[in-house]
Amino acid sequence: MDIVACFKALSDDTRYKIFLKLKSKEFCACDLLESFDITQPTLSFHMRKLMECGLVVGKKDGIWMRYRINDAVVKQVIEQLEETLAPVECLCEGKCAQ
Amino acid sequence: MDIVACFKALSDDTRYKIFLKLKSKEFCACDLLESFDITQPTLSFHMRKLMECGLVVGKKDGIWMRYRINDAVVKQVIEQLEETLAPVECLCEGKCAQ
DNA sequence: TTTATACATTGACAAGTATCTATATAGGTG
DNA sequence: CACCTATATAGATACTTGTCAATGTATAAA
Repeated sequence: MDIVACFKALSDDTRYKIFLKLKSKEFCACDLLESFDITQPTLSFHMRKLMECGLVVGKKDGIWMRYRINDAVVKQVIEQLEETLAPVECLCEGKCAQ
Repeated sequence: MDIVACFKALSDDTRYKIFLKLKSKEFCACDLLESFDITQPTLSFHMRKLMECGLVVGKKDGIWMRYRINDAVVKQVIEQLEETLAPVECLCEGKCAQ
């Protein structure tokens, strides 16, 4: 997983909005195209960026492409971000493994 | 918090490495400069990007600038990413509020 | 097989970005 | 004060990116 590629994919307004729209739902390209004020080639360009880094997966279904968020990759990004946080002080008073 | 600006800040290799180096430790610009093969103005440019979005804060200390990760903003980014995940099926067998 | 629809690719171009050198600023020291 | 050190800013430039119009490809329908 190339985390910088993931950040790059999410670092464009339009692309992040597309990503948000895919939140817990599948959409085909034509659905997405209606939601955003861009041309079809531009949408295609954005979907490629989102897929190349793995954050979104596309499944061909007849003439349609069904896109959805790839939870596994999102989770990996989250985990790596969590590692940058300062260690949380343990409040268990010595009962835990920490 | 402008999450797209955060992603943009982390979407450059050098900048993400700087961010990782700041993980749970404070560094001044001159320390960072020694760790990366870039000129001082370039470092200054990157630190500005990291600060503008809030992911990193810089505190002036005499002639030095001490940089550290801003956990609060990282947490906000993590939270927003978590919201894009499909809802997790509850395993508590009806005992919880879900 | 022709036609229509959904999507991808290409080529062009304006705008944005990362990098450098040169220079400015600001804080400490003698 | 003059000088040194750490950092920021300005200007220039090569590279990358987002966008579009035009075109190609693949699937379904008539």
